[in-house]
Amino acid sequence: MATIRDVAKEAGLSTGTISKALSTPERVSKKNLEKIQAAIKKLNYKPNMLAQKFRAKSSKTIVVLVPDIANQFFASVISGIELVAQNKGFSVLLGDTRDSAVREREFVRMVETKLADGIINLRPYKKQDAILPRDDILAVSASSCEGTPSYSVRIDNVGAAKKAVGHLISLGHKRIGVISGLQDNPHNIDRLNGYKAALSAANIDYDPTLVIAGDFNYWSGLTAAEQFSSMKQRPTAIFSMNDEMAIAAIRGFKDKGINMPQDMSIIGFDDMEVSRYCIPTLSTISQPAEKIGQKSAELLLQLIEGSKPETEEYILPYEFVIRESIAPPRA
Amino acid sequence: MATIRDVAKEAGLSTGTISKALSTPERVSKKNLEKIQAAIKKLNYKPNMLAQKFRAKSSKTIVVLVPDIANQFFASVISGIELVAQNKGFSVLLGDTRDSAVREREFVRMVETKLADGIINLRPYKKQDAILPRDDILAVSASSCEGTPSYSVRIDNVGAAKKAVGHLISLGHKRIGVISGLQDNPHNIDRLNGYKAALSAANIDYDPTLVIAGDFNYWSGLTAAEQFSSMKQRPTAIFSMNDEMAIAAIRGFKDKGINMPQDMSIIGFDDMEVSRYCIPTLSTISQPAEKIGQKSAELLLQLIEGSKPETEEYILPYEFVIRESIAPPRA
DNA sequence: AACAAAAAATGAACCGGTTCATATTTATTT
DNA sequence: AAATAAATATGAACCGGTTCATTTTTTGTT
Repeated sequence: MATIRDVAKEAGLSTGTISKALSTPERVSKKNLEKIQAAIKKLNYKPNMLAQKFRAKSSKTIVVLVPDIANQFFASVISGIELVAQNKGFSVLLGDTRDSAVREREFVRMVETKLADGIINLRPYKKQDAILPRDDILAVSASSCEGTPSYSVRIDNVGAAKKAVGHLISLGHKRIGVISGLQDNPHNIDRLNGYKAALSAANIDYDPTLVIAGDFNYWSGLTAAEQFSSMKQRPTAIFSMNDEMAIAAIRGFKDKGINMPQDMSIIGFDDMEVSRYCIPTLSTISQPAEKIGQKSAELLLQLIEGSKPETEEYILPYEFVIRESIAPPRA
Repeated sequence: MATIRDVAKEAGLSTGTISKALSTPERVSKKNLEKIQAAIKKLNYKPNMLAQKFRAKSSKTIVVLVPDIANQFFASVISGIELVAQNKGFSVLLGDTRDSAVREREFVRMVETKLADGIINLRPYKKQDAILPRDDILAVSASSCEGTPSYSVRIDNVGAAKKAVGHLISLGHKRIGVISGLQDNPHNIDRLNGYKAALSAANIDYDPTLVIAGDFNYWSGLTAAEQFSSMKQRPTAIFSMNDEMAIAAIRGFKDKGINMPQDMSIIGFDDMEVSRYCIPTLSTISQPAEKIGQKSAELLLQLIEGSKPETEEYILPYEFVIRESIAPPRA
């Protein structure tokens, strides 16, 4: 494999000139530039980026910690991150942590050992087992929750949930069920707080039996729907903490002969692509996933460049999308 | 940031000894080992892996090219790859190519410039725009199709399709519809060949009007179901080239009041998780996704280590999973 | 205690880029 | 044509590890 010294010899010039020709060609004489290009071509020279990065003491790489890559929402966030990173000449290393702290630590190690310059964490922050933030590691938390103690980018989960549930209340619903995510998931907590806030604003008492815990996956939404169906006094509307469970619930209610939206209104969260196609089409909270990714990347790159962003917390606008799945309750 | 020389000075030893203490501690005297560990701790020394990799002239990294990371099947394959790579001390760089040749080329460039040692390509090979294989780049094709001209790991797509369709025929079906993937997708072609083979084995003529082209996404399965429903002589069974479209089709047929499996049998491909939960549960071809990933990684690492695997093509066993979605046609 | 053999430690050289103080060439001015 | 200024080119030193031929220390043997 040809090195820069081989090119220098071939072109009859010094290594310094070759280096400059590659980084700032306008500062090399035309005549020599041609010689250099010819030599590069002849030797099929490709600069060794390991050497470059080593010298520069910067890997120009950021790690994105993802709890689960097979997830539409995360994929969109990542897409936004990559867009910005690419523009600034950074590579993106996807760390599929599969919710394992061990794997997470391994990726953090990459920053410690210079293999990466910083981290974007898509896993919501939990106090108990947080490996980040650490003051020796540049990191940004994307799609985080209230009270995340580091640079973070997110939507107002509490407000979004409150808005969605508030809308159901304004339609006349009084008994509103919740399909929540995993017990200790922080998003869950924020969204549940929003739900409670909407109830109390309307002077409706909070009834914990109307909250059924799921796990953000399809199957749990189906079970939840069955449980709601068999209640003696079943709710007239459901707020599901993600679209996947909401869509499963639609299926579950249909199987029980419950008509939507006449007998049951449903609202999801995330605005997955399918939500536009299911029957009835699903009302939901749309998160600006790609924007969240972009903003996170911008923040992290700013940190890497050494400047201090003005704000620690960036809260992006969400959108409440009303589709066919909601209606006033039957009189 | 402390370097190995700082540690050497602190411990009163030479850099060579420190280096050895880190790689082969059993070859360093106990007394010095303790001194070294103390020094490392005191200085909070972390070896610079960029320097290590540069010296070793190997990044110990493999790139996995994925057309779309938000896809269950790919996620499982990747999971298998990571398992093997981790064991051998390799990192995995996920290249989400989003089906763009430009982005693909960029990742290939990482191998050219030593940022990665090899590539696993999850994108099925097409002659027209293939960037791989290239004889200067170590690469393995995972989940490939017949005739992929490089090291490859896959199932027998033709055989699997033939088996599934053959089973439908053995149940008595004669008019069997197909929901295919994108026109020029190579998996598509293999699976369609299997379909044709099953027909001809039973002396049933191939009727191209029974093949409706989808794009592997939910929406296209729904449309296909509508088209099949409105045929004057509609098929009694459907072979869908992935589960996502099959599940959409189930939904589509239900909306048209067609009962499954009595009036319509459906078989999918991939065995997604949801396929166990939809109603009726979906019969499908189960691919050993994780195993495909493992085998691909083993192959690539073998290539990187410099040895030549015996076989170029590894064909792994699939499984035909029979669930509720199929039955004999009505008499 | 003397010597040989084995084990451990040394430190300069190396990997392939980039940098920068210095030298050389080219262009401009008088 | 000479003097000065500007533009280019040079090449040794450097980044932080690892390697290995050589030296030093320890261990074992007689």
